[in-house]
Amino acid sequence: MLDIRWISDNQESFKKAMKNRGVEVNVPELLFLYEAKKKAQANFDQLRAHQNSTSKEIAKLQKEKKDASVFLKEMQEVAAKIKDLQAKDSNLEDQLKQNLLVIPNVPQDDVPVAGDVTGNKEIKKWGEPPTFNFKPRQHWEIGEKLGILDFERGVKIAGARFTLYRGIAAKLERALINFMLEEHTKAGYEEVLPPFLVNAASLLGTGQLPKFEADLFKTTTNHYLVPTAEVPVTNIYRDEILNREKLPVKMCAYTPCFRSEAGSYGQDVKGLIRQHQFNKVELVQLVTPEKSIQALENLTQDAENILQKLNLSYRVVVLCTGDMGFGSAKTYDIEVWLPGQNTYREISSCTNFCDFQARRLNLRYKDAATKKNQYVHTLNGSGLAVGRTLVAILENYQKPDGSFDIPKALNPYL
RNA sequence: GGAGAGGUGGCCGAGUGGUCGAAGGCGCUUGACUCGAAAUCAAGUAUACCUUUACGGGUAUCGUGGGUUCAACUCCCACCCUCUCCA
Repeated sequence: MLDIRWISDNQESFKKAMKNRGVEVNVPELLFLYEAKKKAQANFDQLRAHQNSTSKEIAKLQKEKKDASVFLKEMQEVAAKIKDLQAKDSNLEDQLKQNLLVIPNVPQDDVPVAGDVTGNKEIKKWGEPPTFNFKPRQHWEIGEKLGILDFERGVKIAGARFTLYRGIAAKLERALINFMLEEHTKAGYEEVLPPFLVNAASLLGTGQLPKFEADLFKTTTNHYLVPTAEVPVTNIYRDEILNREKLPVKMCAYTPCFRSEAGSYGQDVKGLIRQHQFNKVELVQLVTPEKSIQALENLTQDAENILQKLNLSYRVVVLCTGDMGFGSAKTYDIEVWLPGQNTYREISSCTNFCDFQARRLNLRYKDAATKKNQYVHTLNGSGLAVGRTLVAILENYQKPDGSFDIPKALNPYL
């Protein structure tokens, strides 16, 4: 959520940011709401002040056994009026908040301005894509042939976009999770294991709600299945004020992720790339504002480290204004090379949200110097999407006979 | 699922209709004392919004949302959460 005062004071920057994102915002209406809200609150405050002081007067008179009926009568009317004013004020406040909650974050200045994916910029390449003296297969061919990815029975059990892992695939998935968590713990992240169901407040805090409810699975108890560990982990300190010494907070978590994938019909229908349920290890950082730019570089590096240890080649792209996520101020996607598909595919998305989520989360820290409470900056990134890592291993480490090698780094975990 | 108890400031804990943003204690900050520290003494110590050049002023916040009342931490209703006992 953006600060309405910032919007009001920086209207041109705001309009430009929204235009760059390709988002329509009715700025005059927004500002009108803000002014109306301020005015309504001022009216309410003023009358309430009158009521408070007169009420004290009444108390005093009654204590002295004096007649207060004139005041009482007036106050009855005032009370009714106050009720109206209060309703009007809170109504406007609600409206304003509803509006603000669906406005995306302002991109950082160094984010390339463009309308769609084609505007994303590659900024780094690591490793050499492996060469094969045969036509490399897609991961599902490998997995099916070896009997370790059972797509048909996954569909039977649960439906489309669910897959049954068997044998070495199941073990490999588990080993990858452990490997990733160990690496991140070594890098200074605290390992946490959060609930896999969350409430609406948590999803509002990280920005999935109210705008993207259609992407989520909801239970009959009004819980939601986590679409990413970002949600429960970033919400750990919601509504809290952290000591500055506590920052930066660095946490990593494994969770399964559940996504309805509404609107993705026809995309990646084969294989593990796009599933309703997949495993992911997530990195989350809470930092002071002046540190967040550097923190994004570090966090991305921590995610890259996993690919490097697995010797999987990849590239890093910075997402342009038209392709970045709702709450993002800047996002790096890490894309791993998939020989079977002969292309790079996203395996991690690392984002600096600045104070966008923190404002929704009401997550602040006490600045020792100024003694003021300030919003922290939040960041997160996949480290990594486990299913897609398995895909990358199958495709990059495949052999002519249809089998595949296991990366050395995983030996201690198998 | 049933019965009961409870949710108050950074923490503990008083407060059952008015002067309570909230006693008292702890913690923390500053000052005094001290060579220094401890102890002691004194003062200060929530957040947000509006307003003011500033000093300051106003409003809201005692789990959440409603209701009663001139006035609610206090009374009523619903919900959430915690604890105890039962199934």
